[in-house]
Amino acid sequence: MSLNNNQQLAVNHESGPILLLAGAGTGKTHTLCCRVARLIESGVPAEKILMLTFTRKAADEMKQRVESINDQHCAVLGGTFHSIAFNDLKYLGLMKNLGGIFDDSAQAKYLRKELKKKSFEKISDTSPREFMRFFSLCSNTLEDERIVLSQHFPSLVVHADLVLTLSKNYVKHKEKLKAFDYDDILKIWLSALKNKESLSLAQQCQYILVDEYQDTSKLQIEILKNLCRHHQNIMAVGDDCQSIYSFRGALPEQIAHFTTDFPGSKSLALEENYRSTKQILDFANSCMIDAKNIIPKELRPASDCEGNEPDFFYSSYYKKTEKEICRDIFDLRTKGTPFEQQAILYRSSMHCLYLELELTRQGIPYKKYGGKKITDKSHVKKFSALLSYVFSDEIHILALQQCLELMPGLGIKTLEKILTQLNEGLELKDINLPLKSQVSFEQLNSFRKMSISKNNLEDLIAFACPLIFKDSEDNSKKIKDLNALSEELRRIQNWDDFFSDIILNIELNNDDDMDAVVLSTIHSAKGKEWQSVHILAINENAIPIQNSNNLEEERRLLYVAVTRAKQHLKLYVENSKELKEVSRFVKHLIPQKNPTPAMAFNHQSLNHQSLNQYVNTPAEVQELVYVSENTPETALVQSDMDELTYIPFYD
DNA sequence: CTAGTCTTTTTTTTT
DNA sequence: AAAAGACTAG
Repeated sequence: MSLNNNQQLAVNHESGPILLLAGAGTGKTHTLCCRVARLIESGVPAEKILMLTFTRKAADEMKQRVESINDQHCAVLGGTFHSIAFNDLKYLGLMKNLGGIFDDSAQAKYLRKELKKKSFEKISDTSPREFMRFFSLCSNTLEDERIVLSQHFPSLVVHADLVLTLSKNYVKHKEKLKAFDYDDILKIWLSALKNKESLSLAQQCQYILVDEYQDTSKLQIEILKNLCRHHQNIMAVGDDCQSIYSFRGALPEQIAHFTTDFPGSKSLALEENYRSTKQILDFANSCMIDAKNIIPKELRPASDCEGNEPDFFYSSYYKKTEKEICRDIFDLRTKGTPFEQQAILYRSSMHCLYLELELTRQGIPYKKYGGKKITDKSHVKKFSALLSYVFSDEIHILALQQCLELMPGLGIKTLEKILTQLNEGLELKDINLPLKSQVSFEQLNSFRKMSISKNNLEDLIAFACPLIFKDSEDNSKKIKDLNALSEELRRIQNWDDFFSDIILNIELNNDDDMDAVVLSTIHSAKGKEWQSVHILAINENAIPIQNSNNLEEERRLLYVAVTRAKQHLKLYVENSKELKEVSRFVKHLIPQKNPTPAMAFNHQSLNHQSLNQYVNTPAEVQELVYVSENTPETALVQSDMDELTYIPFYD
């Protein structure tokens, strides 16, 4: 692939800070990778180049592309801020005696418990997640807690003192356990970088490249400043129109501050789009017509790249979208677009729930990105805790806690007693466990210091299953997760590395070579592209999401989704009880068509005529989901040519 | 006090 | 749909 003028200038850039303003599909990753290649060619050792990005997927892709351009295995350092931070901190010896990582669910659990205390009564109506957002914003914006509170949580200002006490307690609690949350990893790294003694990476790296700069928070920018303070060789690439992480303290305006954050910086803009057809770009541009807080810009096609107008589909009844998508996917494939070149994007993971069922039913393979990860599932967490206790050299207190919780005969009360004893400094072996749990615990202990082998892991799973799954449901799917996890550990053969992978969100089930449709949240789709893109739920209360207090960001989210498509773009408007209105962002852009009032008919009036009102092509229709307003009961209605059958619906 | 059963709540997005 | 919470038998 050849480079255009500005791309070439960016690639040839020698030293000093430079900002690359690159719209969607303008070849920014390609430019980054070419610059790395050129630096290596000119004699810069690969390990002196650091590529930072925001999401794990983007990091993987970047590394892969750099390797393919440089043709050899190259040792360029690359990864997410968190993974680089964690590894550097490990190298600096600052992650010794780690009690564990306080992830989302651990935070929520702690806060829920804390909020039940009498002293926090007045703020106990606010959900733990709200406080988690607050803590994270404080860390990422490096602002004073009171300022963040008044700016982002005005309703809590009345109880500011309580909120700050809660925050202090949380910090103390983490300190006691020697546990860190994700933000702590970055905060600790920042202070390590500021501390002149420990400069491992800052000293090693001569060139720093940051992708998706619009998503970096104040905290991360401070880290960057410290990383490159000896040489100022930083190249940042970003697009304010694609800033979609304000909940983590990233603002679209931030990209404009690059020049002041890094004095003497140059800046370049990439404007030609090499990805999408003219029609898709026109559509993307018109989505952004009313956008605020961004540098005005227009995407223009690099060459005459014509295609079809973006297609709209209005669901006329529940579950019709799912059928339509499956049909489209098969259709596109017969016309030459493989599954893996087709993506289905959505605002929140919940929007693809029924679609997953339908894809499975119709035998369409799919890969899912974003949303809940395998390591977030509770049974996987429990099993990881057991793995940690068995295979880690150090005992992580959080993991030990979870293991004890699993022991039969150990309930809340006894557990609490044991935990206070542990906190007082008592050794585990000096604490009396109830007889019932002793047997299981000794069994667990017998696994310790064993080698990581297939047999041992299988035995451990057999031991763990009855502890993790108490009910007699079918747990085969969940057991598969456990197998996948232990398979990964066996592959890595080292608990520490495996642990890093877990906390930094590994992908399991690496069937990458399979030709499968991609299901992804819009957030996780950033930086990617597909021949064909389907976007679900172009509705009010979906995009923009319900009660959104940042409509501009919701608009940018749609923009990100739309600009993923190369050739074919189809948008699906839902028509259900929750989602009726067309999204405000496209209302003025779409061919006006009367939305059909779905689910308005009732049981009594159910006949062919009434159905025909709601169905575009009756002959095609095999199934309908029928919701009566009088009888709030969901049912499956089968429509053969002459007969309607009413079947209770259990989905 | 634990461990089952039944009921209520909960979902934006990521590391 | 899945996880947390309330309730109760033993």
